[in-house]
Amino acid sequence: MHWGTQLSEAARIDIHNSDTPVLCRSCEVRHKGLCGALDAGQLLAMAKHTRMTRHEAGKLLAGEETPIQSYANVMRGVIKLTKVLENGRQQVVGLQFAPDFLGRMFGRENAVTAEAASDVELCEVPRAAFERLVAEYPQMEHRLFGQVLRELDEARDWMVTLGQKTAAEKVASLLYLVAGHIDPSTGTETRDTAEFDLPLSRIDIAEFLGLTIETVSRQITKLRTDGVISVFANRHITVPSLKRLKARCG
Amino acid sequence: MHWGTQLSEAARIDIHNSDTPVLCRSCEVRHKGLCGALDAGQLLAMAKHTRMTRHEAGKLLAGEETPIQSYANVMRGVIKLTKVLENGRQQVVGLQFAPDFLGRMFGRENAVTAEAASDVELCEVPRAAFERLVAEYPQMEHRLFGQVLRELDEARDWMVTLGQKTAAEKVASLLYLVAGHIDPSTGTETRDTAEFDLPLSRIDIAEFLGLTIETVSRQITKLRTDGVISVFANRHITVPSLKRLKARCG
DNA sequence: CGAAGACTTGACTTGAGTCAAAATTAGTGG
DNA sequence: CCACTAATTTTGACTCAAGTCAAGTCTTCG
Repeated sequence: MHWGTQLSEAARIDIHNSDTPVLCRSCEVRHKGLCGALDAGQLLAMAKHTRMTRHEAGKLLAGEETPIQSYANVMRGVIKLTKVLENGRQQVVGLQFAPDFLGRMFGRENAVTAEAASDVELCEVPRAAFERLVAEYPQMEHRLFGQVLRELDEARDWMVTLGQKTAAEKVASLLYLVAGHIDPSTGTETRDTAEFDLPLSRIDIAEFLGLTIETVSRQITKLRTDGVISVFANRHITVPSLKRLKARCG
Repeated sequence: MHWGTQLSEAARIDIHNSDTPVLCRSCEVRHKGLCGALDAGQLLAMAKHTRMTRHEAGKLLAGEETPIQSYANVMRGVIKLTKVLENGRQQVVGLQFAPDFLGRMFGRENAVTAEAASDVELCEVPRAAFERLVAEYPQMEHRLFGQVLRELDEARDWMVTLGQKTAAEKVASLLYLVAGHIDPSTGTETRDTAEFDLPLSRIDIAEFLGLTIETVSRQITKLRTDGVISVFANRHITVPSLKRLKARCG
């Protein structure tokens, strides 16, 4: 599906001001995230409103108490999206890695809480400004649509994991997921080894997998004693063979 | 840019416009589904390519073997979206009721299998024609975006159910979900009672909830003996108090 | 009616949860 | 840099919810 080729006003401005915004020039995710859909003019319009922010692990970014004030591109780190049940039980319903886009369009009541799982760096855009930009540039909505479709696929994949897999398979699946998104060498196809710091505590993992921390710990120990992974200082993981890890995913 | 559930300006005008395609004039879901976003001209362009089809329960509508040839509006009945794990374990990842729209835009490899859970009636549009229409009318993409966003919310709600709830709560949650979508009197807020035929077999329910059919059966029996529901001929369910059923959802 | 399939029920097993330490790791101030 | 504390993670013993296996019933439909 293509998007029209007609010259927008922004594109015309772009002819006179072909410079990529300074802020964006050094942006590592510029070509992969939402911004990859924009031409220089649109990028400029967007960059007028963006600001880089840093948040440390555990910082609440959006919740029922803190309605979304802005949208953001994840530049570095991992964001954890959670939902809570009345009695306090909590479920992680999504993880967002760079260069994912953070923020529910057309704000619904339907609340997910967004929290920094690790230290994160965001490229934030105020809500109103962003919605104006989306209304103006159909490519942006198209790109957002694409990301939401991807999130839906991921949510459904995770439903299979939650519904059908054993504790051992769940833990392996999570490690495989994280390995695929965190490892500097992008793509699990290219390399068969991985090494990374888990951005999630055992509690986070348990809440993502619908398990208890004790069960998660036991399964990690099992993967370790079986030689599928090595663990240093609880958080640092080495995977000698991603293929072997994948085989544990059920 | 907001979206409401209320009729769009275009749709309201359309009611008085005799150009509304004949096929659509009697359509019960026209104002609620995707078509509600279209004006008479767009509806006409769309109607040129649509055809109503009927499928009986169990019919495979799209799968890995049968790539999607068309998109469709669900007019009547329930569609079941499933994913399979290599070893045959299966998970229902979504249910679609009228007037949901069926079909994954921008076809991905990522396969979900769509199957008629009950006898269904669809308003189908060939893939190519539909994609041309979407490219031409941004409102359609916008509306589709809205539906996918809703599906994402539902998927995440279901992740909470799969990950955190007990078998008893899961079964109650499913019955509550179906009651809300099937009952002719739309909306669970208006009435407190419900009566409907379950469009899902015990196997379907088990696969949706990540349980076995035996466990599902035991929990239904429990709800029955506790007076929360009545069951006739396995499939016909009466709920004297939706409030009481909801209280069982955890 | 009779057979096939769908659903329920019962007895038993097991995977994951619970409760309770112990061990490791991270954080703090001297 | 090191002790000391607090937090996180691991380990162990025991329990229980849900799964498994095996009959039974009910329902549907030819």
